[in-house]
Amino acid sequence: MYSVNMKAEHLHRLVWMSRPLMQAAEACVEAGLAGTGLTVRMRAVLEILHQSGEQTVPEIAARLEIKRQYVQVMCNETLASGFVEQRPNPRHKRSPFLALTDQGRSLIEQIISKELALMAELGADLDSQDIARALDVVCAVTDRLRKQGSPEE
Amino acid sequence: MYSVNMKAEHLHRLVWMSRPLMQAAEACVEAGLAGTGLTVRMRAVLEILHQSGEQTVPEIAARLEIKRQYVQVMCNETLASGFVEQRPNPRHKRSPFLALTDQGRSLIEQIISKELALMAELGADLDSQDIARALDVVCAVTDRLRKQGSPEE
DNA sequence: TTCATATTGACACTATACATGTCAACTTGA
DNA sequence: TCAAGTTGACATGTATAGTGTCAATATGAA
Repeated sequence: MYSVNMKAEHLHRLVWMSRPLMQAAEACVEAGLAGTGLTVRMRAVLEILHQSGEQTVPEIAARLEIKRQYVQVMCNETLASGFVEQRPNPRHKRSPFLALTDQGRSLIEQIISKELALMAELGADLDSQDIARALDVVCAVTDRLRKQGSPEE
Repeated sequence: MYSVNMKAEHLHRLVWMSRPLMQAAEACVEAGLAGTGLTVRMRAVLEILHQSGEQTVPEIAARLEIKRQYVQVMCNETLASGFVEQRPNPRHKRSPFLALTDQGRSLIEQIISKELALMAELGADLDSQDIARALDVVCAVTDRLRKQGSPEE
């Protein structure tokens, strides 16, 4: 019963670390973006297109779990940057695919590898297993909190 | 060289989970606050006063790492709720201490214990050690990202 | 004791990151 | 072919926080 309380307390603190972690991470990402002409949200679009290939705006919105209308704005900005271009979508003529240009692909790859290098540096003295399990724990907790927050059955 | 990349990748994903985790957590906290008349930010004020005792607004701002002017607004709201009251501050006459009222103390204790119960439930099948280490990893990474983001030397 | 400097509370304004609502144009599928 | 759905565009709303400024006051060093 002692360790049960400790466990819940640790979990509670872990959950509440999400905000400071996010803020620190965003500040770093932003710093890393300096000079590229990208904003954090444009980076998010590039990353999704890099991970999952060409997609329509509504598909990107679904993946990011934010509203279509806002993603539309993000994507329009990104299109204007020249790192992304439209391609015909045979399944829907009004909703073209967005795809990375060569420039965009090279940029996002460079950004991500820079970020990974930073991660390698920051995590140098951390245990690989611990990190892998931390990821599992965080994913599990996030999932369950989501179900808790909006029970859809 | 293989595991080094895996490690960085896991860390990268862990860091990027911070936003979904935070959003899920906030939704849950908000749901748990329903009926209390508290908002998430009022809860934050109560929690700090509960953890660290009576403090002035600028002290709370320093602890939350958000701007004094915004914390002032949060605290004014919280004061209006009756869960917090002003007490004379011998060190500074214009800046009274804020302290929990009995009602406020009982409310925040009730809220936190409810949250801890939820954590215990969500973490039931997670390993205690893993959670403790996940917390350590997240704290370490947050610290280092902060130093990275704003190198002050 | 006095006075320059700092702190505090209050208020106004701005910015960001979304949500919401609406609409017309178009597409799809029955 | 036509009703129903999808998409892009735009306008507006809201929550969270940052910034700037000011007057009142407090503090601490001379």
